[in-house]
Amino acid sequence: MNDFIKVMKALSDPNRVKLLKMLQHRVMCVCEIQATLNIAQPTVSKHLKVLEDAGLVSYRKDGLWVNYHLTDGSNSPYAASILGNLKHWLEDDPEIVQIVETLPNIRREDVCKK
Amino acid sequence: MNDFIKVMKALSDPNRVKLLKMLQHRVMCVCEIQATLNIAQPTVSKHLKVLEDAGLVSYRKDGLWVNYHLTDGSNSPYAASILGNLKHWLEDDPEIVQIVETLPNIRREDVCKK
DNA sequence: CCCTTATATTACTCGATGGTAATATATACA
DNA sequence: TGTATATATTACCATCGAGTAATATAAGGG
Repeated sequence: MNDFIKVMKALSDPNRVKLLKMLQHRVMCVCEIQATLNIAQPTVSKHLKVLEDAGLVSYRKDGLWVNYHLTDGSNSPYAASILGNLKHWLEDDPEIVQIVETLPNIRREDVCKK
Repeated sequence: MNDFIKVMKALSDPNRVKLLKMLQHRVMCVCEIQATLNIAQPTVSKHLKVLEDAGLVSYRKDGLWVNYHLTDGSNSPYAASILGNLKHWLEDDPEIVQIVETLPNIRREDVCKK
């Protein structure tokens, strides 16, 4: 039950859903996500932790950068099912469409470096 | 996006998930649900409203009683998908198993009438 | 070693949410 | 019309969760 609730709670926030839809297209580091969602960096880190605890995302360190990606869902059947459905869901949502359009312009060389 | 979030939020509470699993087995009135979940009657009504807003349950009035049932999900593709998955999910969860076992003993003639 | 940069953690605020008791509404029946 | 019962609504409290600024940690380059 707890694993199920974790996944549903993770999907109950619009910014986290947007984040998952973004990661469908490519691996992203924290500051790229921050630039896309227009929220503070600690907020992004917290969202990523929630998604990771739910088994929806994972990461790989690369020097200073931490690259986040979707999991294959092998840790949780709920996560696996939702990630599969999410590929089709919300594809026509205006906010998602707009975010996906801006994704090619978000590059870490530009948006990072404070 | 908003419809999606509503469904996920509705599924983020253990009592609401239990309620859906109960309704998989049969139609129930409010006081039967209250007796099964051991929470106050207004709390049950609030949970039912959240589930109804998400397109997951509906009801039919029958005299004093209001009988709640699962929808066919035709209002929301997210609700439809989740209700389909929920039939298989959590079937072995200890809390769910215990609730399902007690369901035959919960009859409105016994548990209602204050 | 120091400096810089990317990310995580901490401490905090504010609005949302689950819970309740009290009350209102709706319906059946005498 | 008056009473009883099932449910919904309201008002309120306590906790949770999303947001932030400030600070700590990690890692690369001089």
